[in-house]
Amino acid sequence: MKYWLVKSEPGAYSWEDLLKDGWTYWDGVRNYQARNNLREMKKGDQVLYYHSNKGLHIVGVARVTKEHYQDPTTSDERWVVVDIEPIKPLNTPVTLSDVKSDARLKNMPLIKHSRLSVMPVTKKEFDLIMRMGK
DNA sequence: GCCAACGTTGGC
DNA sequence: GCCAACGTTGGC
Repeated sequence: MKYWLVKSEPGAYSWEDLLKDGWTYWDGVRNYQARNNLREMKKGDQVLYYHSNKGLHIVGVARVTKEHYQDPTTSDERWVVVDIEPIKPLNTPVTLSDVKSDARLKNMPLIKHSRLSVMPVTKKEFDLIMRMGK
């Protein structure tokens, strides 16, 4: 199983929106690197859910329920989506400054490559964030 | 609201 | 194929 992190502006689509909907397709990715990461996602992979712009924290964990397929919001064949559903919220959201101030998380693209919206997370990073969010 | 970082576009 | 101009993202 692999681990990922996706970013969403809560004003556009928040963790609460995902809880309310029960699932969603992750659309709107228009960046090749992020798209390639979507293509790598397998059913059952776990996904950290990060609020950008407002919040600046990881608020919950989701799961991939359907692997990549054509983005239904465009006819452009270059872009894909995956389906995700919420698993559970973090009791304590892990903030960007928490991530920045922990040396074990300093290689996360969240910090090093701040504009990437879909990124891989190592098991170590994932486990640590889960512990921090307990 | 500003601006740095970065990706994309288009002229040459 | 280079690079300047431009648009977008996202933290501050």
